[in-house]
Amino acid sequence: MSDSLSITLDRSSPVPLYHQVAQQLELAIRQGVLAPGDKIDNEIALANTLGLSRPTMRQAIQTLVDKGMLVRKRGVGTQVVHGKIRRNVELTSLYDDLAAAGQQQRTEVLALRREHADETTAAQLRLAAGDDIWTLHRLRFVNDEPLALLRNHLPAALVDLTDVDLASSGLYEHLRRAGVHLRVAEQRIGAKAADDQERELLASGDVPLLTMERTAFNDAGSVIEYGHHVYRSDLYAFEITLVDR
Amino acid sequence: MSDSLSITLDRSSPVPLYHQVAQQLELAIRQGVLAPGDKIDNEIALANTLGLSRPTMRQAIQTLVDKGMLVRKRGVGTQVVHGKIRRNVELTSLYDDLAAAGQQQRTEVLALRREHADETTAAQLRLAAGDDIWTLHRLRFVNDEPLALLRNHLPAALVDLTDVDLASSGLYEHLRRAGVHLRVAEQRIGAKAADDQERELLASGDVPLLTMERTAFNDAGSVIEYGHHVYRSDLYAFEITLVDR
DNA sequence: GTCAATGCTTTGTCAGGACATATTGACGTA
DNA sequence: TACGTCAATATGTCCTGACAAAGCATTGAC
Repeated sequence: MSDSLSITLDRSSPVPLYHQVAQQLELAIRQGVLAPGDKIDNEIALANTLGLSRPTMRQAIQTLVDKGMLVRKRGVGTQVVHGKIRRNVELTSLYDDLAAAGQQQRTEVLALRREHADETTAAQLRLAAGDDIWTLHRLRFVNDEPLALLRNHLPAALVDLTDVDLASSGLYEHLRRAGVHLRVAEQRIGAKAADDQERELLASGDVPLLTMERTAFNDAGSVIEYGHHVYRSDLYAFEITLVDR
Repeated sequence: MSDSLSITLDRSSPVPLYHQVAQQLELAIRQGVLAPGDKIDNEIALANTLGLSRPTMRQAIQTLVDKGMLVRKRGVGTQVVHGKIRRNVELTSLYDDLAAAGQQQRTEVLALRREHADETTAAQLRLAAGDDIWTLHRLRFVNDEPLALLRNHLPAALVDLTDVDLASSGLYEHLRRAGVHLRVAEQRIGAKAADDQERELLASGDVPLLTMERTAFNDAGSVIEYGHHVYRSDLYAFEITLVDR
């Protein structure tokens, strides 16, 4: 179970060495070069092989341990435990999920307007009532079936959504490109019966709806986005891999 | 925004120094001694104050950064961003959730038997059909209202549930006490309408049910537990704090 | 008065070393 | 054969030291 691992380092790259190692290790695991159960060489040997110091090698391994892909045991060694780790729910984005699954999909923008926040919305965004916000309603289809109704509010001060084509790319992707970096999100997942509007839009009949409320924060602790989404439960579920540390 | 922090270290304790620091820092934040927005001293100053090296101090801070409570900015400093972080979904356990909320609750064990796994269950537990397993059905009440139906399967080889009082303590708590350590769990959260049995047990009428399927793994990558739970959506929702790294 | 250059502060990355401790297996003894 | 001891192995913790890079504020030139 030793390594036919070929890890290459680029010391002139701005990408930290430990990150280069972690990425290539993760790739090897995901591609099955290293399978669950395989032991990797000990830290010191790996560090020597790659011409790195032990702390740097440890930092690389630690990244994958945190992701739940590797397990270290003192006196024993480090082992692969899970090959496929579903994205750590890195702030679940439906669009990404669907794209990854390769399903045919499209999004219809029902409403995109800049307006003054009412009291409820302002509170959700930690703003004052009357502050400028974006209100965004979208309807998402998979294989031409309506799947989800996505309602979002964002502080207008943070990002400009004018002329943004939200039909062809996800909201989170746009935020990333605009330099808005998410750090923490509080999510609440529940279920409920559809109301009249939802039933009409989602054509869900008597299918229960899965609901997701999310408040997302940036580095500074400001609210970036508040979302209230509903999904047809016969077509969608949240899948999460949790790691206990 | 400087520190009236009083962190005490015990170098004779088996608890690592970085962990002692992290725990006391986290407590200070949770208790509001350090409020969101406050800046903490720089790493070097803190290390000197506590008589630690900078890497040790960094390691302590890093754990709180990973939890989403602190944010570091190069050239600027380290700041508190979130005071209350909902348990990182450390493998959500309903019992803990309810206990924390201080609600009056009780659990009824509907079935607890040791049996041979049928093919479906064996596959879920990554066992062979016919292997010994535990089957556990529980009904949970809050304020005397039925809230959730919990169905679990566990490999009999891993833990003995004979004479375990699952009415008065959570399953996960018992597993921890038995030395079974959880590392990774795959969860799937969805919604559905109640079937006849569920409607009868949960008296849910037409309330949609929130469903949670979970497969939990230990350090070795073996399946510890498979659970299929349903919750009354009018009484329960999953709350999760996600951290993007 | 505006803007660019510069320097200081703080975190980020990396190296190398030392000792502690858990685990395993081999060895020797009862 | 069974059990305890001990050594080898690998990770865990902690230290010192150094330089890089990003942010911010101040300074200086135009």
